[in-house]
Amino acid sequence: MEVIELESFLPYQLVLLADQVSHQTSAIAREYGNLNLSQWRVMAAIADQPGASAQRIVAVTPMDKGIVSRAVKTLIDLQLVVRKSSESDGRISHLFLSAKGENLYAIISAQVRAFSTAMERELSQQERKTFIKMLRKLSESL
Amino acid sequence: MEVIELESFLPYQLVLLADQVSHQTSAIAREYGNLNLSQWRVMAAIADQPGASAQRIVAVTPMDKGIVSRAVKTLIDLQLVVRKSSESDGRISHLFLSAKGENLYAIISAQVRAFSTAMERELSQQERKTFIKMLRKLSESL
DNA sequence: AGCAATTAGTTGTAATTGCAACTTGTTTTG
DNA sequence: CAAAACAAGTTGCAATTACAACTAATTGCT
Repeated sequence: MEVIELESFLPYQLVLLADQVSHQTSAIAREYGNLNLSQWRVMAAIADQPGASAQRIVAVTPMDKGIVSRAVKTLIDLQLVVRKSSESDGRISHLFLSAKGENLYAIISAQVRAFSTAMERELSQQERKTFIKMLRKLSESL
Repeated sequence: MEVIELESFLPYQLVLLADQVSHQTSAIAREYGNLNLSQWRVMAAIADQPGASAQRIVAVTPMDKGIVSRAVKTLIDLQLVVRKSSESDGRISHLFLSAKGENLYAIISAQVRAFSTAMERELSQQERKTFIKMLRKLSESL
């Protein structure tokens, strides 16, 4: 029988590394903001694209709309995020970080960035670019 | 404020791609074997390392021992896996695929391999090697 | 304009996960 | 050798996720 060798199987190694990244990120979000990973991801997406709708977040993120909906609700309750109804489309709200949200974002994102930097230290600048490019290529083919 | 640009943030893109891979794999395992992803991962690990203990699977896999324990139990109930007690260490069992398990493994792994091949088609042979090497480098630094 | 199809977002709920406590067996060590 | 420390595996339970059903708003079509 043809057995898949996990040690050299690209999708598997990819998932292993990503799992570690998620765990680390989750631990940071929990420690510094008492947020779960979904909540942190929503904050990160809003910071990256202020005014984004929930749907927009779903589109750029590995979360479905149920998860995003609940995460947004919690973040609003925590006063980390504010929601502004769209004037042109009654279904949509635009999401923004509050001042409090920006403060927390700054703290957590600094930790995440530090972690990322430490991880990427093994790669040269050129390799980093190549790696990202490959990730994109692989993503496209799905 | 220094905002993380997700589009070019390596850990984020990595997690996005890995999430897609996991979803696809999960769908295959569900469709062809009615297995969840953990159960499939355990089967894949046993196929790769026949006779492995649960602890060994935990070590090479992104699952904790509780998840592995339950997945093994289910796989044994389904008669896809057999457990043989270690003679030298009463805490350990060695895990093997049954004939039935090997049959199912062949079916699912063929689909997984096809998926992997399709995804990796975007990369040259050289790039694939480079990519795996980079994954390893990044993993090590954690 | 009016009705069907689509889209955004919410909510219910079953499945799954993550964590820690626990049991049993093994190793260490004083 | 006995007790403590450690390791493998199981189990309980709360948190989280996945998926689908649902509501409300918008768009497209005739």
